[in-house]
Formats: sequence, structure tokens, C-alpha cells
Amino acid sequence: MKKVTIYEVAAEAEVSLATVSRVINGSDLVKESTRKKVEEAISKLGYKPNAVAQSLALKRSTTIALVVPEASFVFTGQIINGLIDVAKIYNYNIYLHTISEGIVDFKDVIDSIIKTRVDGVVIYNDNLTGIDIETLSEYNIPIVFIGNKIKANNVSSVYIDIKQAVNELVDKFITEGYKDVAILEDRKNDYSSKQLVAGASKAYEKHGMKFDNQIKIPKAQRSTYTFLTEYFKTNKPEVIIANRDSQAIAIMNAANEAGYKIPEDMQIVCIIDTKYNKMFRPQLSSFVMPSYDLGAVAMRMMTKQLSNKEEDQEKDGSDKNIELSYLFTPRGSTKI
Amino acid sequence: MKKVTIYEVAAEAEVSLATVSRVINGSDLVKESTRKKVEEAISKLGYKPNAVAQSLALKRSTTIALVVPEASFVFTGQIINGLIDVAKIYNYNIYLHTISEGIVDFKDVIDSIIKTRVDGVVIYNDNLTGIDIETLSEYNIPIVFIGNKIKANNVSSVYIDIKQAVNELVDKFITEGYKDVAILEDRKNDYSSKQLVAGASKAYEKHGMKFDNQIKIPKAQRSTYTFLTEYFKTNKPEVIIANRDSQAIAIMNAANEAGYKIPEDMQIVCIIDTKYNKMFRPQLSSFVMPSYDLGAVAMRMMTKQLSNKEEDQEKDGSDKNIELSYLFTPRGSTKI
DNA sequence: CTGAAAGCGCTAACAC
DNA sequence: GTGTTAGCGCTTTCAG
Repeated sequence: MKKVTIYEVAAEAEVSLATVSRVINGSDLVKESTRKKVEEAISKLGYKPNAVAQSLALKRSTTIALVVPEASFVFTGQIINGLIDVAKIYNYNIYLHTISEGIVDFKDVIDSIIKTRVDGVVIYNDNLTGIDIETLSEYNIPIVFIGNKIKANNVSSVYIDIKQAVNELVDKFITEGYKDVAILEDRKNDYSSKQLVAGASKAYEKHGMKFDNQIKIPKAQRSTYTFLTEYFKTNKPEVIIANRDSQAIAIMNAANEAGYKIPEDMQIVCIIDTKYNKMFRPQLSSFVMPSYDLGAVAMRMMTKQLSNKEEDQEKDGSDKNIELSYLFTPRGSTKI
Repeated sequence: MKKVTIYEVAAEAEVSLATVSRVINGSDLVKESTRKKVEEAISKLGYKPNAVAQSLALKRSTTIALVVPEASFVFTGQIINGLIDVAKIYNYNIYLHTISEGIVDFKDVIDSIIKTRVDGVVIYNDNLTGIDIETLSEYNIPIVFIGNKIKANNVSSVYIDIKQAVNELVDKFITEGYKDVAILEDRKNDYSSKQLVAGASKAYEKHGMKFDNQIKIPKAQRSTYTFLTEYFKTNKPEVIIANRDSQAIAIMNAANEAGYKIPEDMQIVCIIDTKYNKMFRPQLSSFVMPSYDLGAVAMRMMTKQLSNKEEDQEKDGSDKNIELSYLFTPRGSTKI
């Protein structure tokens, strides 16, 4: 099937290309009869407007860039699903970029983003520093950041207040008498890790204590499980909080092997779980995190920002940062 | 930062835009001194070529569409990673499309693909019928299909011979005396499911028997686990093969509750596993599937097809279908 | 080696 | 209502 242009359609329908353009774009100042003619020509020729030419003429691409970390966590997949679902509604196309690590890499991504002239960019990344965002932000392109509250020009964000979540959780543990809470570091999710510690600290402070029990995994250590096996020989916190379920499960396995019973001897909680959690015994107490919504809301904010831009420049400032709520779900791995 | 065009660079460097274009594209017929001038102007102005305009002028977008199923399996994430990694090398950008189910949806995706004038499309989907591919194929755009051997014009494929894998496996089980092998249906991966059964059938035939033991999960049943709990009350196959590890784990849990010991009373194998498999006891015997490579090789084939197209049209036919190899890895859930 | 100019496919005033 | 025409930003002959 040869690529057919607007000219050929115009010829076939015996009208000018302007009229064809009007029909494509649903302009209402076209006589019904000619509209019909054009539509017939379009379907006869199997014409599909060239989005590239449209973008160039309109200086608008109906395209956004989505930047996610390379690691294929289920959580990320969920975000992508949510984002794409609403992107479809608004007929936006998605350029997918992944960023592994190191500033050099992100520089390249920015390069591609700018060159492709996307209308906006949505970023989900736990390890990006503020400086990187600024580099992108200089190009004056709408940005929606997922997972982290950001205050910067033309940057909005959708996030979950993990710090608050952990704060409430730890508060509850302390109140119930479990004062020896530890937090397992998540080396792949730096920002989250820090939030967990911050939340715990706040809860400890409230009770007049100081939190100082983050379990750090040495850089050289490849396996969390191996490390914990050693760790448990000399340590036995009452409660351990992990970021992802895979880590929590590593804790559970290592604890089992150390002869600790869950939740009798040791309680475990994770922040983000996956379907695999359902398969473990005991099932992990965890938070229900709206990962899909994170993506969906981000895209909604993006389209809103994009349409605002056209209409008027009123920086209303409202809805710049949306917080999504979580829900603690107690299961078999805790006593609370 | 305002968007700067090639004209401004030309003005700044006091040359014509043609020369700037030559510099950008690394043409060698530019005097060294003027090249320097232009490059300085480019970096001074922070100029980044507009890929949209380039695409239009070149009738080539250096962009491919990647179509994957909506379900966020880790396996899919891995494929995406592999594909993007090699896409980066060749400076290709990726449009990501997901397809949930139903022909209507895929029609929309095709629409977007054609409109965006991508250079090629890579598809990974287990439920797509041959007819759908043909619809796309009519547009005469290079296609690489992942996960399934395809014979069609300008369609290449990368795949793993799952049928053969299961065939060998079942053959081995039968040879070792385990003749009661069952296969759990994977409702979300239709094609794979069929391959498993085909492979098993072949092995049974070889031993002069007929395979007739696919465990079908009723449509109404939401949870495989629940179904199996019931199933095990009246059934006890010696071996069960599942497609994904999550299913195999469901089997394991249901079997445990039915009082069956793994692998003593019942052996379990899965085809595709994830990192979660490492966390279960016993660990599942499984195949090592090169998911990352599936994506990487697909993209390599794509770039090759794309460059061939330019140079010469010799349909060499070689490498149209690449088979990747697997490796059976026995672990705690089997006796072989 | 470099510049002028046509053209990629489409949109959007501006005429008629 | 519909056609004409000037771009959108870049590549690429074709001259010089």
C-alpha cells in the first residue's frame, strides 16, 4: 500500500487540499456534500494523515516522552499502563526512554527528547537528582514528575507520601510496644529509602526517641539475602520495614533460616508489593500503592497543562502537586 | 530556552543553512575552518536539530513502534529493556504501544503506527492472530515479530522454540518413568499454551501414547489457586508444567495444602521464571529464557532490515527467523 | 567547498 | 464554503 498524501485525496475528491485538511480536522465550515465526497476519497485511497507533517506545520506533536528507570519492576509497568491508557484517550503518542544511571546517560535522553519536539515529558525515577530536572526544565517544556514532590517552574508532580505512611506505621508499632524497628535500605530506590528513614525518625521523635536503625547493605554485597543471613546472627529487630516485596521476602527467608518465626519473633512490612505477595506464606503486610493511578493521573495533569498552555497562560498554580493516598493492609507478617 | 532553528545558526556562523545542514550530518565536504565556525555557533546557541522537520524532509523518522501486551509481566519489561538498549546504539526512538485485547484496539494501534510514519514496528504479543499482522503488513512496513515464528512478507521474527523445549522435557520425564504429565493452561498467553501442549503431545507420541491432560481453567474462575485447590481433591498428576512462575507457585501452594509434597509426590516445572523464583522453597525447576535478548535481537534485525532497504533490495531471505536457545535448569521442584 | 532554491505533507490565514 | 498561498525546519540537487 503506497503512502498517499493529501494532494491525491484532493484530486480524487476534486477539491483543494485545504478542504481535505478541513475535513480531517473536523472543521464545520464544509458543505455536507463535499465532506462526503472527501470522506469517500479518503477511505477509497486508505489515506492516513502524516503526523510528521502535521507536527511540523502545527509546531505541536501530540506526543509526550515518558522516562522510566531501566529496572523492570512491576511497579514501573503499572505506571506505564496507567499513563498509556489515558494517553490513548487524548490521542497522544508515547516516546519511551529508559535511564539506567549516570548523568551522561540522562544527557542523551534529554537530547532525544528535545530533538523529537515532544509536547511534554513525564518522568518517573527514584534516583534522579534535582539538578537533572533543571537541565530539562531550561528547555521550557511541561514536565510531570512521578513519585516525588517537586517545586520548580513548569514542573508538576504526582506522588505518594511514603514518609507519612511510614511515620504512621512506625508510630503504631511504637504505640503497641514494639520499639525496635529497623528499615532495610533499598539501594535501587534511593529517594524512597530516604523517605522511609525520615518517616520513621519522625515517629520516634514523637515518642521522645531517636531512630537510628537503618540496615545498610554494603556495596560489595550482591545479594540482600546473603547479607541478611549474616546480619541475623547478631541482630534481631522486632520489626523490619522494607521498600519492595522482593526484599521483604529475602528478609523472611533469612529470618526463617535464623530460626525466627514470623510474625511471632519478628514482624515484617513492605511498602510496595506485587502479585507474588499473594503467593507467600505468611503474606506480607504492605501498603496498597496506586501505581496505575500514578501513571494515569500524571498523564491527566500533562494534558491539562498542555491545553492550558494554548488557552491562556494563567499560572493558576492549583493542582501543581497531587498527592495520592495509600492504605496499610495488615496481613500475616505483622501482629498489628 | 527558545527553540533555535537552522537559520539562526546559519546567521550566527555567517554561512548558509545548507552548510549548517552539512555539518550536522557530518558531510565531509566542508572546509575545516567553516565547520569549526558552525560548530561554535551550534553550541553557543544550544541548537538541536528538529527531528520532526528532518523526518519530513528525509521521509524517514529513525523511529520504530514497539507493541507489547498491556499486562505488566516482568518478561515483557525485559524485552523492552533489550530492545531499547540496542535502539539507543543506533539512535532510534521508540514509540510504545500497548494492546489489551480485541481487534478494535489493535486497529487503533495500527492507525497510530501508520500516522506516525515509523520506519518499522516490533511486535511482542502472544494473542495476536495472523490476520492482524497481515493488516499491518499491507502497509509495507518492516515488521519484526517476537516470540512466534512468522512466515509473511517483510516480517521477520525472533523466537524461542517452546514446543521443542517442552517436548524434550516431557520426553525426559516419560523416559524416567513419570508418564502422568499435566500442563496448566495459561489463559493470558494463548500461543504459548498451545505450544506447551503441542510439545507434550509430540513427546507422548514418540512413546506411543497420546497426551490428553491439559488442565483448563474455567473462564469464570478468577484465581488459578482457588481452582487448583478444588482440582487437587480429585487429581494428582505426577508432573505439572506451567508457563509462568506465578502459576507454578499457585500450583505449589495448592498442592501443599492438599498434602502433596514437592517434588516427592508431585513435580512442578515452569517455562518462564522471574527473580521471585529465587525466593521460594523449593525453587522451581525452570527454563532460562533469554527475554532481554529477544528484545535486543529483534531490534538488531530491525536495523538490519532498515539499512538493507536503503542499500539494495536483495531479499536475501537469510536470517528472516532467528531462534534463540533456552536451557533447562533443574531445581528443587523436580526429581530430574 | 558553498549558496540558492525546490520540496517533504500539512495547516492556517487570506482571498474570492 | 472553498481555493490560494505562505510557511513549519530541514535535506538535497544543482550551480557556481
